[in-house]
Amino acid sequence: MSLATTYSPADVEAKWYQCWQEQGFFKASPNPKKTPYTVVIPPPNVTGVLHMGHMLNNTIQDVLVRRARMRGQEACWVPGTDHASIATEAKVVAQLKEQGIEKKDLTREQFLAHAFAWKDKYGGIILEQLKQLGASCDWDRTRFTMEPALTDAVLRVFVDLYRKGLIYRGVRMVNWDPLGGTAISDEEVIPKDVTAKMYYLKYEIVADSSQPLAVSFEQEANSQQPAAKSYIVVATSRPETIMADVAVAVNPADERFHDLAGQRVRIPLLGRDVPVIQDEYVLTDFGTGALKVTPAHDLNDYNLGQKHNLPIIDILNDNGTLNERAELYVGQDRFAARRNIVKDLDAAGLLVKTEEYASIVQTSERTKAVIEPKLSMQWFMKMEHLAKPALEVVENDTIRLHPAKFKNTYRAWMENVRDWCISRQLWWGQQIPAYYLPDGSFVVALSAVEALELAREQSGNAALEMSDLRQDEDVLDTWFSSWLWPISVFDGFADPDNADVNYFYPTNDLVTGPDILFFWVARMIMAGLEFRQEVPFRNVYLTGIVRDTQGRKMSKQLGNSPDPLDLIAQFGADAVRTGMLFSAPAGNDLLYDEKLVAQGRNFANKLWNAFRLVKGWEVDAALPFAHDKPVAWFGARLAAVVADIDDHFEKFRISDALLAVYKLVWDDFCAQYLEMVKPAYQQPIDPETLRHTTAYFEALLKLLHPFMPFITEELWHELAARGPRDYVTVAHWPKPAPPADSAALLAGMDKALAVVAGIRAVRNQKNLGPNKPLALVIKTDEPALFTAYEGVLRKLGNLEALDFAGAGPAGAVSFVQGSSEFFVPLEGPVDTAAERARLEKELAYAQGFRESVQKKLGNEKFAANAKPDVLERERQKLADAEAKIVALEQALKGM
RNA sequence: GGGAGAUUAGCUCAGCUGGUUCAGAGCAUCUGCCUUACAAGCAGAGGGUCACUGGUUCGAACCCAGUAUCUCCCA
Repeated sequence: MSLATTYSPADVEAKWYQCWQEQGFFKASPNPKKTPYTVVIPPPNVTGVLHMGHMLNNTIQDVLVRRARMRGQEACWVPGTDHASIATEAKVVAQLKEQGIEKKDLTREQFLAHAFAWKDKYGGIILEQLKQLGASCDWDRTRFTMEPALTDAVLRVFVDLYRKGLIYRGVRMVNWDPLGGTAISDEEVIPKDVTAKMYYLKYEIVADSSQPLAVSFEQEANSQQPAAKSYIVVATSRPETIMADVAVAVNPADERFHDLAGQRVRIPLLGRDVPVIQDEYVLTDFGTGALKVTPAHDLNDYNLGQKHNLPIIDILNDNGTLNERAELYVGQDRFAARRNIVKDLDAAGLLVKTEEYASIVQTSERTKAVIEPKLSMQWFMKMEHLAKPALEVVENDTIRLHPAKFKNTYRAWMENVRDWCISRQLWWGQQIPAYYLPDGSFVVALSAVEALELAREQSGNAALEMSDLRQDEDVLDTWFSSWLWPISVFDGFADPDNADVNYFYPTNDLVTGPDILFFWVARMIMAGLEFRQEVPFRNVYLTGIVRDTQGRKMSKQLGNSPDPLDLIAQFGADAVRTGMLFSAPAGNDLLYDEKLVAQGRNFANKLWNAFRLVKGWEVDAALPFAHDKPVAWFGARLAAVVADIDDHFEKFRISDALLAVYKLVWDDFCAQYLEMVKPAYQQPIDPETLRHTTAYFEALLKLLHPFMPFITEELWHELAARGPRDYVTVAHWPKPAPPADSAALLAGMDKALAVVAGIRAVRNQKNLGPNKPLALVIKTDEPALFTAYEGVLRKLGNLEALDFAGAGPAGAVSFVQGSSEFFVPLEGPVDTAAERARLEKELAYAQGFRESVQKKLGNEKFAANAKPDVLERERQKLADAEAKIVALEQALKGM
């Protein structure tokens, strides 16, 4: 035989992927004779490259899609990318900078030209990488969130929601990303634990001639000092914002500050003074109990300021530097300004002390910059109206989350949902279709032409010209595109009644990470209900995060993430796919270990070698069917395991489904079945056995195909001559009917295999190699149990003789299975004492077991309360134990 | 600070409504084998007071309460 002993994936993968595409197997179109099965890909960033998270996520999708296809559904997996406005814009800006071009020197059109050029160059990479993984997407349907049709959908939705009163413009405290130069939504903010410094600053009390002060404001640090104080100590973590202070607040219940009400204090280093206000919001046990109020730069302070009618002083520029309103440190970055002001405060004797404390800073998910709370005019979307039905469909299981624990997380967010800030101060994205009139009012319209019409109407000024209108500078959040994805990829906005969207929507399953449950999943549900009155999908499979063996996230900085394409090159895509899935229950983080991929490769190799064995058999047409029992048994096993696998899939237990096929192939098929039927060296096989074996092999290839598409396709074609469209990719998922006597077959073979294991244990104990034929003598009341499997026993046990007798022969090692005794006669002396000790130990164990069962059965309350089937099982246990005890006792007696 | 979830073999996890073999799998470990499909393999073996403390029950890994530790979400 010329086939290599190891499987070589590199030789076959590209070939089959090309064949599948040429055959058009991945293409889907509405087909009334089939049920649709639709998955939309979570669109990766257009400029992204494949990482381990994508590998896991897309492997799972492909497994689901391939199985659905084999089950006769019209399987449609829609690929695509999103424009990732902030990340992509940042990349393009950085790239331009390298070329010496500053964004601010470009017009919007020029910048977009650069950005699209970048997208055209790098945009397709990740999708090409998915092909190497084997992803069976319908590539003709590839979409991009910023392509014209999807942009049109976004604008339509914006206009529609605006007209419904769900989108509004307003000044709010937003999360400002100074590096990205844009507002970001709450969900894009990542809190990080840090050790921060708390600075204790002296605010001088402005002398009020009528009321001399007599209270100690700083008891601890200066307790030995005279009571009269001229300053108050305020603790802050952001000393650079004191220039934006508009008040100092204390709790009215705090007796330390009673006399301060109505006083004014002077901001350190600045000449300006501010009032002391009282509010229950202030914590008495945090810092000094006195809080500086900076409405422009802190959300809580903003609310406090609104309540007390305080002014707002914004001292920061959009890029995080201080502006002229700060008066000091103008032009310096906020962190530089902090360092400098601390120095200056200290020099001026205004810094009492600094303390370290555990704090949290908010950072940008995209740029990692520390977020600056900032007041600005933004566009918002009202969420309450949309959230209610979206929560309902998850609560009532119209949409199921897998694992279900995420229902709690989902509920918590939906019940406390806040309005969505949808505007971004960027260029890469859909420009907001709002047009400002010269008088500052605005109109919202799909096109400039329509906007002009509206503007003339609204203003009553028919002379308005296009040039009088100015479109809003901002673009929409990328998620404002992505939330429409399941509808927009089927052009469901421009043409809501088209055949594709009617057939493929709602989609079936969505596979994504829990980190975007709110960003994306929740909003897609809202969009589906709002725009099609139908949920976008039925199941949401939430994957875990891929981590290294130490539980750390994969990251570029740590360098602990393997390059997926290197892995595929080294082990093969099938191995990588199975490696990812071996240890990936839904919702659990996956501790990635290359050993898992190696296990996948080993499995592929095992399959390959099983194939080599079967392929090498010569047939002798004259031979009678010699292996009815193994053939019938494996048929029963196959039916049982396929039922298990289907059940696992129903419950989205993908790892369990894989493990079930893995064991069926490796243990049942290779280790047992093939060993039972394989002819002796250079002997031919009978045609009937070969026919069954080949059919089983095909069934296994089908079951494996969703997990290992490449090797199964290769072997499918190697195993038999195939017609032009006969591929395992489009073969029918097995639905084997269990044989009528399935239970008896499975139980009978279990017994026989237990005897084989007994014989092998004897071989191991006595150091007898597998090549040495042995004899077996059985003492049993039910010889038929074993004669039916005599062939199996002889083959797997390598027996030269198998006899029944009433007593064991002398000089034999024995073991007990059920109520039967087995003797293996050995040459040479047998260590009787050791044999006796072993049997006695087994006997003591069986007796103890019998006793516990007897006790249970003897308990009146048990007999009264236990269900009949439980009672029956216990009686059976007792009977089995007693039979075993009798057999063991006789074995001992016979020694 | 509030909420959710977890804690089972060295590692990663199953264990469905409490009751079949006194807790299972994969990997890892140990022992013996290069037995003509496969050493990326074969045969066999060892390994767990199911986090802890109480409670309910004839019976608890499973139900209840508390404790500890960890993870996630929200502030």
